[in-house]
Amino acid sequence: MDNKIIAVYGATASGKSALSIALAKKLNAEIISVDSAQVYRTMDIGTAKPDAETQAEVPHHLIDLIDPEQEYSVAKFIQDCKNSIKDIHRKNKVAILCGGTMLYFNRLFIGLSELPPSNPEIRDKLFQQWQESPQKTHQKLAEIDSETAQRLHPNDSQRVIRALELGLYHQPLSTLQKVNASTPILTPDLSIVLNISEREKLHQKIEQRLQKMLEQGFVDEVKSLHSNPKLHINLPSIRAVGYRQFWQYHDNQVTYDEAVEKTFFATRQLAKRQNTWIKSLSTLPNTHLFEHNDKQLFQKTIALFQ
RNA sequence: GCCUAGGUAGCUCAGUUGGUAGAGCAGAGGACUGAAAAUCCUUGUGUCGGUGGUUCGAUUCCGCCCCUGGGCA
Repeated sequence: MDNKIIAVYGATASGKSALSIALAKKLNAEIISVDSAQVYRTMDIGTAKPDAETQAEVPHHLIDLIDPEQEYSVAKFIQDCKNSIKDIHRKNKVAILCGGTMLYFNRLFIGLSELPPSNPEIRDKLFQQWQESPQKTHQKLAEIDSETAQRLHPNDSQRVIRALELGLYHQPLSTLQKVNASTPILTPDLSIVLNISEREKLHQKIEQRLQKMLEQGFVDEVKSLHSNPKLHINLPSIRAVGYRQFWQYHDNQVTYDEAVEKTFFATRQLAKRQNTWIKSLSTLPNTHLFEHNDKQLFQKTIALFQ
Protein backbone atom coordinates (compact mmCIF):
# COMPACT_ATOMS: atom_id res chain seq x y z
CA MET A 1 0.00 0.00 0.00
CA ASP A 2 3.04 2.28 -0.11
CA ASN A 3 3.80 5.10 -2.49
CA LYS A 4 0.37 5.21 -4.02
CA ILE A 5 -1.29 8.32 -5.33
CA ILE A 6 -4.94 8.89 -6.19
CA ALA A 7 -6.18 12.08 -7.85
CA VAL A 8 -9.77 13.26 -7.54
CA TYR A 9 -10.81 16.29 -9.51
CA GLY A 10 -13.87 17.86 -11.08
CA ALA A 11 -15.86 21.03 -11.28
CA THR A 12 -16.93 22.93 -8.20
CA ALA A 13 -19.82 21.31 -6.30
CA SER A 14 -19.30 17.92 -7.94
CA GLY A 15 -18.68 16.07 -4.67
CA LYS A 16 -14.93 15.55 -4.86
CA SER A 17 -14.37 16.26 -1.17
CA ALA A 18 -16.97 13.77 -0.01
CA LEU A 19 -15.48 11.03 -2.16
CA SER A 20 -11.94 11.81 -1.08
CA ILE A 21 -12.81 11.74 2.59
CA ALA A 22 -14.60 8.42 2.24
CA LEU A 23 -11.62 7.01 0.35
CA ALA A 24 -9.17 8.34 2.89
CA LYS A 25 -11.00 6.65 5.74
CA LYS A 26 -11.19 3.35 3.91
CA LEU A 27 -7.59 3.37 2.66
CA ASN A 28 -5.95 5.09 5.63
CA ALA A 29 -4.90 7.90 3.36
CA GLU A 30 -4.16 11.63 3.75
CA ILE A 31 -5.57 14.32 1.53
CA ILE A 32 -3.63 16.99 -0.33
CA SER A 33 -5.78 19.96 -1.26
CA VAL A 34 -5.20 21.05 -4.85
CA ASP A 35 -6.86 24.39 -4.43
CA SER A 36 -5.44 27.86 -4.93
CA ALA A 37 -7.91 29.47 -2.50
CA GLN A 38 -7.85 27.06 0.42
CA VAL A 39 -4.22 27.99 1.04
CA TYR A 40 -5.43 31.24 2.61
CA ARG A 41 -6.01 31.38 6.34
CA THR A 42 -9.29 32.93 7.53
CA MET A 43 -10.91 32.27 4.17
CA ASP A 44 -12.90 29.24 5.20
CA ILE A 45 -16.56 29.43 4.27
CA GLY A 46 -16.17 30.82 0.76
CA THR A 47 -13.47 28.32 -0.15
CA ALA A 48 -15.52 25.38 1.17
CA LYS A 49 -12.65 24.27 3.38
CA PRO A 50 -13.17 21.01 5.28
CA ASP A 51 -14.20 21.81 8.85
CA ALA A 52 -12.08 21.10 11.93
CA GLU A 53 -13.88 17.88 12.66
CA THR A 54 -13.21 16.50 9.19
CA GLN A 55 -9.61 17.60 9.33
CA ALA A 56 -9.24 15.83 12.67
CA GLU A 57 -10.56 12.62 11.15
CA VAL A 58 -8.48 12.80 7.99
CA PRO A 59 -5.24 14.78 7.82
CA HIS A 60 -5.30 17.50 5.14
CA HIS A 61 -2.29 19.13 3.51
CA LEU A 62 -1.83 22.49 1.76
CA ILE A 63 -4.63 24.23 3.61
CA ASP A 64 -4.06 27.45 5.61
CA LEU A 65 -0.52 27.97 4.39
CA ILE A 66 -0.46 31.76 4.10
CA ASP A 67 -2.30 34.96 5.02
CA PRO A 68 -4.57 36.62 2.46
CA GLU A 69 -2.13 39.47 1.80
CA GLN A 70 0.49 36.98 0.64
CA GLU A 71 0.74 35.41 -2.77
CA TYR A 72 0.94 31.84 -3.89
CA SER A 73 1.87 30.29 -7.24
CA VAL A 74 1.86 27.08 -9.24
CA ALA A 75 5.56 26.70 -8.63
CA LYS A 76 5.09 26.90 -4.88
CA PHE A 77 2.25 24.46 -5.12
CA ILE A 78 4.36 21.94 -7.02
CA GLN A 79 7.08 22.19 -4.39
CA ASP A 80 4.66 21.97 -1.46
CA CYS A 81 2.86 19.08 -3.07
CA LYS A 82 6.05 17.11 -3.59
CA ASN A 83 6.95 17.61 0.06
CA SER A 84 3.53 16.53 1.26
CA ILE A 85 3.61 13.40 -0.85
CA LYS A 86 7.02 12.49 0.50
CA ASP A 87 5.71 13.09 3.97
CA ILE A 88 2.64 10.91 3.47
CA HIS A 89 4.56 8.10 1.80
CA ARG A 90 7.08 8.10 4.59
CA LYS A 91 4.17 7.13 6.83
CA ASN A 92 3.30 4.36 4.40
CA LYS A 93 0.00 5.96 3.61
CA VAL A 94 -1.82 6.67 0.38
CA ALA A 95 -1.86 10.26 -0.88
CA ILE A 96 -5.12 11.57 -2.28
CA LEU A 97 -4.89 14.73 -4.37
CA CYS A 98 -8.24 16.43 -4.30
CA GLY A 99 -9.29 19.80 -5.65
CA GLY A 100 -10.51 22.04 -8.40
CA THR A 101 -7.50 24.10 -9.41
CA MET A 102 -6.95 22.51 -12.76
CA LEU A 103 -3.79 24.38 -13.63
CA TYR A 104 -2.15 22.79 -10.61
CA PHE A 105 -3.23 19.32 -11.68
CA ASN A 106 -2.20 20.07 -15.23
CA ARG A 107 1.31 21.12 -14.24
CA LEU A 108 1.60 18.18 -11.86
CA PHE A 109 0.75 15.75 -14.65
CA ILE A 110 2.49 17.53 -17.54
CA GLY A 111 5.32 19.26 -15.74
CA LEU A 112 6.53 22.77 -15.10
CA SER A 113 9.57 24.25 -16.82
CA GLU A 114 12.29 25.62 -14.59
CA LEU A 115 11.66 29.37 -14.84
CA PRO A 116 12.72 32.40 -12.81
CA PRO A 117 10.02 33.44 -10.32
CA SER A 118 7.95 36.53 -10.91
CA ASN A 119 8.93 39.79 -9.28
CA PRO A 120 5.92 41.77 -7.99
CA GLU A 121 7.57 45.15 -8.48
CA ILE A 122 8.43 44.45 -12.09
CA ARG A 123 4.99 43.07 -12.59
CA ASP A 124 3.37 46.25 -11.28
CA LYS A 125 5.59 48.42 -13.43
CA LEU A 126 4.79 46.42 -16.56
CA PHE A 127 1.12 46.40 -15.69
CA GLN A 128 1.13 50.19 -15.68
CA GLN A 129 2.70 50.18 -19.13
CA TRP A 130 0.13 47.70 -20.31
CA GLN A 131 -2.70 49.87 -18.99
CA GLU A 132 -1.38 52.83 -20.93
CA SER A 133 -1.20 50.83 -24.13
CA PRO A 134 -1.83 47.10 -24.45
CA GLN A 135 -0.82 47.30 -28.10
CA LYS A 136 2.55 48.91 -27.42
CA THR A 137 3.29 46.48 -24.61
CA HIS A 138 2.49 43.55 -26.83
CA GLN A 139 4.62 45.07 -29.59
CA LYS A 140 7.54 45.28 -27.19
CA LEU A 141 7.11 41.60 -26.39
CA ALA A 142 7.02 40.80 -30.10
CA GLU A 143 10.44 42.44 -30.49
CA ILE A 144 12.13 40.28 -27.88
CA ASP A 145 10.03 37.10 -28.08
CA SER A 146 8.02 36.95 -31.26
CA GLU A 147 7.05 33.33 -30.77
CA THR A 148 5.33 33.97 -27.45
CA ALA A 149 3.86 37.27 -28.63
CA GLN A 150 2.24 35.47 -31.50
CA ARG A 151 0.29 33.11 -29.30
CA LEU A 152 -0.76 35.77 -26.79
CA HIS A 153 -3.55 38.26 -27.33
CA PRO A 154 -2.54 41.87 -26.50
CA ASN A 155 -5.42 42.09 -24.02
CA ASP A 156 -4.19 39.11 -22.05
CA SER A 157 -2.44 41.31 -19.49
CA GLN A 158 -1.20 38.60 -17.17
CA ARG A 159 0.50 36.44 -19.77
CA VAL A 160 1.87 39.33 -21.81
CA ILE A 161 3.38 40.84 -18.67
CA ARG A 162 4.91 37.60 -17.43
CA ALA A 163 6.42 36.89 -20.86
CA LEU A 164 7.74 40.42 -21.06
CA GLU A 165 9.24 40.16 -17.59
CA LEU A 166 11.12 37.02 -18.58
CA GLY A 167 12.20 38.48 -21.91
CA LEU A 168 13.44 41.75 -20.44
CA TYR A 169 15.17 40.49 -17.32
CA HIS A 170 16.04 36.88 -18.13
CA GLN A 171 15.55 35.08 -21.41
CA PRO A 172 12.57 34.81 -23.75
CA LEU A 173 9.90 32.48 -22.42
CA SER A 174 9.89 30.49 -25.64
CA THR A 175 13.62 29.76 -25.33
CA LEU A 176 13.41 28.94 -21.64
CA GLN A 177 10.62 26.51 -22.32
CA LYS A 178 12.70 24.73 -24.94
CA VAL A 179 15.84 24.60 -22.83
CA ASN A 180 14.01 23.51 -19.69
CA ALA A 181 11.40 21.26 -21.20
CA SER A 182 8.82 20.18 -18.70
CA THR A 183 8.55 16.58 -17.56
CA PRO A 184 5.70 15.13 -15.47
CA ILE A 185 6.07 15.66 -11.73
CA LEU A 186 3.96 12.63 -10.92
CA THR A 187 1.57 10.13 -12.46
CA PRO A 188 -1.25 9.00 -10.19
CA ASP A 189 -2.03 5.30 -9.92
CA LEU A 190 -5.66 6.27 -10.34
CA SER A 191 -7.44 9.46 -11.35
CA ILE A 192 -11.14 9.94 -10.73
CA VAL A 193 -12.85 12.74 -12.60
CA LEU A 194 -16.27 13.80 -11.38
CA ASN A 195 -18.57 15.28 -13.94
CA ILE A 196 -22.01 16.88 -13.85
CA SER A 197 -22.96 16.51 -17.48
CA GLU A 198 -26.39 18.07 -17.10
CA ARG A 199 -25.77 21.79 -17.09
CA GLU A 200 -28.99 22.62 -15.33
CA LYS A 201 -28.11 20.21 -12.52
CA LEU A 202 -24.69 21.80 -12.15
CA HIS A 203 -26.21 25.26 -11.87
CA GLN A 204 -28.69 23.99 -9.33
CA LYS A 205 -25.93 22.49 -7.17
CA ILE A 206 -23.93 25.69 -7.38
CA GLU A 207 -26.92 27.69 -6.20
CA GLN A 208 -27.53 25.36 -3.27
CA ARG A 209 -23.92 25.57 -2.27
CA LEU A 210 -23.87 29.35 -2.38
CA GLN A 211 -27.04 29.43 -0.30
CA LYS A 212 -25.39 27.24 2.28
CA MET A 213 -22.31 29.45 2.42
CA LEU A 214 -24.49 32.48 3.03
CA GLU A 215 -26.26 30.66 5.86
CA GLN A 216 -22.90 29.81 7.37
CA GLY A 217 -21.99 33.48 7.56
CA PHE A 218 -20.00 34.11 4.42
CA VAL A 219 -20.93 37.81 4.35
CA ASP A 220 -19.35 38.33 7.78
CA GLU A 221 -16.28 36.41 6.77
CA VAL A 222 -15.72 38.84 3.91
CA LYS A 223 -16.61 41.76 6.17
CA SER A 224 -13.80 40.95 8.52
CA LEU A 225 -11.36 40.61 5.61
CA HIS A 226 -12.65 43.96 4.33
CA SER A 227 -11.80 45.59 7.63
CA ASN A 228 -8.18 44.43 7.39
CA PRO A 229 -6.15 47.42 6.10
CA LYS A 230 -3.54 45.14 4.52
CA LEU A 231 -6.06 43.74 2.09
CA HIS A 232 -7.39 45.18 -1.17
CA ILE A 233 -9.34 44.13 -4.22
CA ASN A 234 -6.27 43.54 -6.41
CA LEU A 235 -4.90 40.70 -4.29
CA PRO A 236 -5.30 37.20 -5.71
CA SER A 237 -7.03 36.12 -2.50
CA ILE A 238 -9.65 38.85 -2.58
CA ARG A 239 -10.25 38.28 -6.28
CA ALA A 240 -11.48 34.77 -5.59
CA VAL A 241 -15.05 33.93 -6.49
CA GLY A 242 -17.50 35.31 -3.94
CA TYR A 243 -14.88 37.29 -2.04
CA ARG A 244 -14.53 39.78 -4.88
CA GLN A 245 -18.28 40.24 -5.25
CA PHE A 246 -18.97 40.64 -1.53
CA TRP A 247 -15.95 42.91 -1.16
CA GLN A 248 -17.74 45.19 -3.63
CA TYR A 249 -20.87 44.87 -1.54
CA HIS A 250 -18.99 46.05 1.54
CA ASP A 251 -17.61 48.87 -0.59
CA ASN A 252 -21.24 49.83 -1.35
CA GLN A 253 -20.63 49.36 -5.04
CA VAL A 254 -23.30 46.72 -5.44
CA THR A 255 -26.37 45.70 -3.48
CA TYR A 256 -26.59 42.46 -1.54
CA ASP A 257 -28.80 40.89 -4.19
CA GLU A 258 -26.40 41.94 -6.92
CA ALA A 259 -23.47 40.46 -5.03
CA VAL A 260 -25.32 37.17 -4.66
CA GLU A 261 -26.24 37.13 -8.33
CA LYS A 262 -22.73 38.03 -9.49
CA THR A 263 -21.22 35.35 -7.27
CA PHE A 264 -23.58 32.85 -8.78
CA PHE A 265 -22.54 33.87 -12.30
CA ALA A 266 -18.85 33.81 -11.41
CA THR A 267 -19.11 30.32 -9.95
CA ARG A 268 -20.87 29.03 -13.05
CA GLN A 269 -18.17 30.53 -15.22
CA LEU A 270 -15.49 28.98 -13.05
CA ALA A 271 -17.13 25.58 -13.42
CA LYS A 272 -17.21 26.06 -17.17
CA ARG A 273 -13.48 26.81 -17.28
CA GLN A 274 -12.80 23.81 -15.09
CA ASN A 275 -14.75 21.67 -17.52
CA THR A 276 -12.59 22.85 -20.40
CA TRP A 277 -9.51 21.63 -18.53
CA ILE A 278 -11.22 18.38 -17.60
CA LYS A 279 -11.82 17.54 -21.24
CA SER A 280 -8.10 17.48 -21.96
CA LEU A 281 -6.95 16.07 -18.60
CA SER A 282 -9.32 13.12 -18.65
CA THR A 283 -7.54 11.62 -21.67
CA LEU A 284 -4.52 10.85 -19.48
CA PRO A 285 -3.77 7.23 -18.50
CA ASN A 286 -5.49 5.56 -15.49
CA THR A 287 -8.18 8.21 -15.60
CA HIS A 288 -11.84 7.39 -15.12
CA LEU A 289 -14.74 9.73 -15.64
CA PHE A 290 -17.85 9.36 -13.45
CA GLU A 291 -21.13 11.16 -13.09
CA HIS A 292 -21.35 13.00 -9.77
CA ASN A 293 -24.44 11.02 -8.75
CA ASP A 294 -23.18 7.56 -9.66
CA LYS A 295 -24.57 5.39 -6.85
CA GLN A 296 -21.59 3.04 -6.91
CA LEU A 297 -18.92 5.68 -7.26
CA PHE A 298 -17.18 4.69 -4.05
CA GLN A 299 -17.22 0.94 -4.68
CA LYS A 300 -16.09 1.40 -8.26
CA THR A 301 -13.22 3.61 -7.17
CA ILE A 302 -12.07 1.10 -4.59
CA ALA A 303 -12.27 -1.69 -7.16
CA LEU A 304 -10.24 0.31 -9.66
CA PHE A 305 -7.61 1.08 -7.07
CA GLN A 306 -7.09 -2.50 -5.99
C1' G B 1 -61.68 58.22 -15.23
C1' C B 2 -57.93 61.96 -16.77
C1' C B 3 -52.67 63.28 -17.43
C1' U B 4 -47.82 61.34 -18.13
C1' A B 5 -43.47 57.94 -19.09
C1' G B 6 -42.67 53.37 -21.06
C1' G B 7 -43.51 48.42 -23.68
C1' U B 8 -37.06 46.37 -28.73
C1' A B 9 -32.34 39.61 -27.62
C1' G B 10 -33.09 35.48 -21.31
C1' C B 11 -32.12 40.61 -18.27
C1' U B 12 -30.96 46.18 -18.38
C1' C B 13 -31.32 49.45 -22.18
C1' A B 14 -29.60 52.17 -26.95
C1' G B 15 -31.29 53.06 -31.90
C1' U B 16 -33.63 53.54 -36.71
C1' U B 17 -34.69 62.19 -39.42
C1' G B 18 -39.48 55.56 -42.66
C1' G B 19 -35.43 50.88 -46.21
C1' U B 20 -37.12 44.85 -40.75
C1' A B 21 -31.87 46.64 -35.38
C1' G B 22 -27.11 46.79 -31.50
C1' A B 23 -24.36 47.39 -26.68
C1' G B 24 -23.47 45.65 -21.66
C1' C B 25 -24.75 41.56 -18.65
C1' A B 26 -26.26 36.42 -18.81
C1' G B 27 -25.71 31.90 -21.84
C1' A B 28 -22.51 28.66 -25.19
C1' G B 29 -17.55 27.17 -27.00
C1' G B 30 -12.25 27.74 -26.47
C1' A B 31 -7.12 29.17 -24.73
C1' C B 32 -4.00 28.37 -20.55
C1' U B 33 3.96 27.08 -17.79
C1' G B 34 5.42 31.18 -10.78
C1' A B 35 -1.78 35.86 -9.99
C1' A B 36 -5.28 30.34 -12.15
C1' A B 37 -11.47 30.87 -7.83
C1' A B 38 -6.81 34.60 -12.18
C1' U B 39 -6.40 36.49 -17.19
C1' C B 40 -8.02 36.37 -22.11
C1' C B 41 -10.36 34.99 -27.11
C1' U B 42 -14.75 33.63 -30.20
C1' U B 43 -20.08 33.77 -30.47
C1' G B 44 -26.09 38.37 -30.99
C1' U B 45 -32.74 36.85 -36.26
C1' G B 46 -35.36 39.22 -32.04
C1' U B 47 -43.77 38.31 -34.48
C1' C B 48 -38.91 45.95 -32.21
C1' G B 49 -46.76 44.94 -27.15
C1' G B 50 -51.46 44.01 -30.49
C1' U B 51 -54.32 45.75 -34.44
C1' G B 52 -56.00 49.04 -38.39
C1' G B 53 -54.35 53.24 -41.52
C1' U B 54 -50.84 56.46 -44.49
C1' U B 55 -46.72 54.73 -47.71
C1' C B 56 -43.50 51.37 -53.05
C1' G B 57 -41.99 50.07 -47.98
C1' A B 58 -43.72 50.87 -40.87
C1' U B 59 -40.29 48.60 -35.43
C1' U B 60 -39.99 54.03 -36.74
C1' C B 61 -45.57 58.48 -38.59
C1' C B 62 -51.18 58.49 -37.29
C1' G B 63 -55.72 56.10 -34.89
C1' C B 64 -57.65 52.52 -31.60
C1' C B 65 -56.78 48.57 -28.04
C1' C B 66 -53.87 45.80 -24.22
C1' C B 67 -50.06 45.80 -20.31
C1' U B 68 -46.54 48.23 -16.61
C1' G B 69 -44.59 52.50 -13.74
C1' G B 70 -45.59 57.62 -11.82
C1' G B 71 -49.02 61.76 -10.97
C1' C B 72 -54.09 64.00 -10.49
C1' A B 73 -58.93 63.00 -9.09
